[in-house]
Amino acid sequence: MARYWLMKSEPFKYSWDDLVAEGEGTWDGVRNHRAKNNLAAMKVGDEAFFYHSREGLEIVGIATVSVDGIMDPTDPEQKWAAVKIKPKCKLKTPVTLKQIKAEPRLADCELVRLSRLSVAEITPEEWKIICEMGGL
DNA sequence: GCCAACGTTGGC
DNA sequence: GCCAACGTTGGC
Repeated sequence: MARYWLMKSEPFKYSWDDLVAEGEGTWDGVRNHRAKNNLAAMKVGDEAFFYHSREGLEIVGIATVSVDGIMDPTDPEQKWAAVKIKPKCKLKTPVTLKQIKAEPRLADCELVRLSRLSVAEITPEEWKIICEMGGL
C-alpha cells in the first residue's frame, strides 16, 4: 500500500513552480540519515506533500513518486538515496505550518516534532486531514 | 538576522 | 565510547 510523505524545499532553490515547469524533478541533496531512510523507503506511486520551507512555510501541492530507489547523482560517493517526483496537483488553498501546529490531530507528525527533517513521513490519517485543510 | 535544535566531528 | 565544540537547518 502506498505511503505518504512530506518533502521540504526552499522555494528560492527549488519551488513547486519549478517542479511543474520541469514536469519531473529529482529529489537529491539530502544529507540526513533519517531523511535518507525515508527516501529509500519510497515507492513508485507514493504521494508526497510539497512543502516550502524558510519562505512561505506552507504545503503547496502534492507530488507522486515516479522513480524510486536511485542514487543521489550529486553524491560522488554514491551512498545517499534519491527519488524522482512528478507534480500531481496543487492544493486549493495552501496549508500553512501555523494551521498544522494549530490542529491537535497533527501535533504528533514528524513535520512538527522534527522540524529540521527535510523528508518526513505522513500517516494516512494525517494525510487525509491535511488534504481536507487544503480544500481537496 | 537571530537562535534553538539537531547532527557531526574530534580530542581525550 | 563519551561529550564538548562546531556547523547547518529552519522557524521566528
